[in-house]
Amino acid sequence: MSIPRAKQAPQRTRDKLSLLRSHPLFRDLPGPVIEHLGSYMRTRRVARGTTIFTKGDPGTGLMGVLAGAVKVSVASAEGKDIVLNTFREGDIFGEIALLDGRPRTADAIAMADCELIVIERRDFVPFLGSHPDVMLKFIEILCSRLRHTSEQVQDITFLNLPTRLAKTLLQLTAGEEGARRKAAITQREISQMIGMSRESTNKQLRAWAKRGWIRLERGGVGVTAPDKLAAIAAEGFDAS
Amino acid sequence: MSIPRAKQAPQRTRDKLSLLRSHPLFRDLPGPVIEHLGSYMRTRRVARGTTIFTKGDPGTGLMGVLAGAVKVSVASAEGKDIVLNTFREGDIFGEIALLDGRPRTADAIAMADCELIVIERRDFVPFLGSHPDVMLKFIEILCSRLRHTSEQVQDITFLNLPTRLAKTLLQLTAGEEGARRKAAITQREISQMIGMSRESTNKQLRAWAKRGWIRLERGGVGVTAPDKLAAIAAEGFDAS
DNA sequence: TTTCGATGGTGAGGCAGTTCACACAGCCGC
DNA sequence: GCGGCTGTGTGAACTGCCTCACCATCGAAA
Repeated sequence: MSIPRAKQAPQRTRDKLSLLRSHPLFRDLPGPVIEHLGSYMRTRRVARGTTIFTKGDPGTGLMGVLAGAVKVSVASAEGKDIVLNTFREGDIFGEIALLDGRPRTADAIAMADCELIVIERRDFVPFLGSHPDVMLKFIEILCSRLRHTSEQVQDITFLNLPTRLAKTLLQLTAGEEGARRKAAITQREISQMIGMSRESTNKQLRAWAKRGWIRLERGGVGVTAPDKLAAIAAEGFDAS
Repeated sequence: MSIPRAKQAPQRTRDKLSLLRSHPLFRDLPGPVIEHLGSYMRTRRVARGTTIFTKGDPGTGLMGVLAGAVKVSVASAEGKDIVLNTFREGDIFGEIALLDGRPRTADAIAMADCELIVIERRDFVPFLGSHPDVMLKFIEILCSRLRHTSEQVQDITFLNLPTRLAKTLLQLTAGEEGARRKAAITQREISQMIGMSRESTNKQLRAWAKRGWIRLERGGVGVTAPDKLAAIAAEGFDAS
């Protein structure tokens, strides 16, 4: 009854060029330009748990997720971790170091077996210089990242554990309906996303599982009563 | 013995065009372009405590600080506030809503009497479209904002009150030396910058004042032993 | 098959920081 | 010079969450 996890390489549901053509960053570009860009890209397969880049690395390039999921996190001196962002199929990450050329400020780790695309900074920056329209798209991405991170600051300072947890579970399972509403993620990773201890997170999850609002499996959570969780996320407390 | 606070309008230490000419965003532009931009700018004087814009407002434009200081903060449902960023003379703020055209996500409030410049979005966006070099500068600004906000997330989740407070005091008074190392700010505002209660913040400040590391005045703090605070900020605990 | 690391589950105890309830000082407007 | 507001100071009580110390189970590797 555990969430299945691909052992072999993930299915390549889309190829390099199709990611480019469908991504908002590039989809308005003329075909030849996309093919030119594609010639600069490499693909990279990584297994779950692999570190893709590390805090302090020179930011060598832009990454895209063809398949799988990636978390960007930082570790404290005492070994605690906090997840700053997560990315899934079709997303792009690592833009910050790409754009400003400074070292990476966080680690990127594969949450599942992944297939990634990589464009090197030395290839991409000249391209960017001659494509102001793509610069504008990057500006939009950066703005949305900033709004997301600010919201994280607010959540951490204003909301308590149940509220943050409910919100995160809903986000993780958004897009799915009914019984299919589940996420493949460990409880430790959930706790790092909400910035709480694993133990506290587990206790809250169990409490909800007992009420039948969620289902717990090894390596996964299924949301069965999204309305209940939404109420907690909105009210700011557990009105049970 | 309190920190002086200008009652009359602040001295205009620099004018509109000099801000443009000295700001990294614009200083590489040719003179005529700067003057053209200047013709679109308005100036606005606001008294300490004035709300410059509010969360939810349509983001009408870009703001610059000619004199004074501005905080950008958000309030929770329960009336708590958290400061996301502060800006002083020579800084630019409000870029996010300017660039993506979406509503403001936070409030901006004058921490002192201020003189601001304002460029309307409708004037600025067309300018931006024809100046890719300025777009690149904005990208750099956005990246540094993102690095700053991520650091705030880390500070809130990893550091305790004394550490965050020491760090913030040093930042607030950076650039000054010796007896001049002081900041005009209320303790409530400090507590909102570090995301702790006013009372807890006050108690820690008093403890340091008793040891002679800082001086407390009405509406201000002076740092007399920056090395001690730096040690706490680095070690993560109060090794006294 | 055995072993071992990763994941999940659980309770007792502790503590950092909050909340609340004040008191008191300066400063401002009138 | 008189209220009232803002800023500061302080202790007592409370509490949400963490830490620690376990144990159980699963899956994969040896």
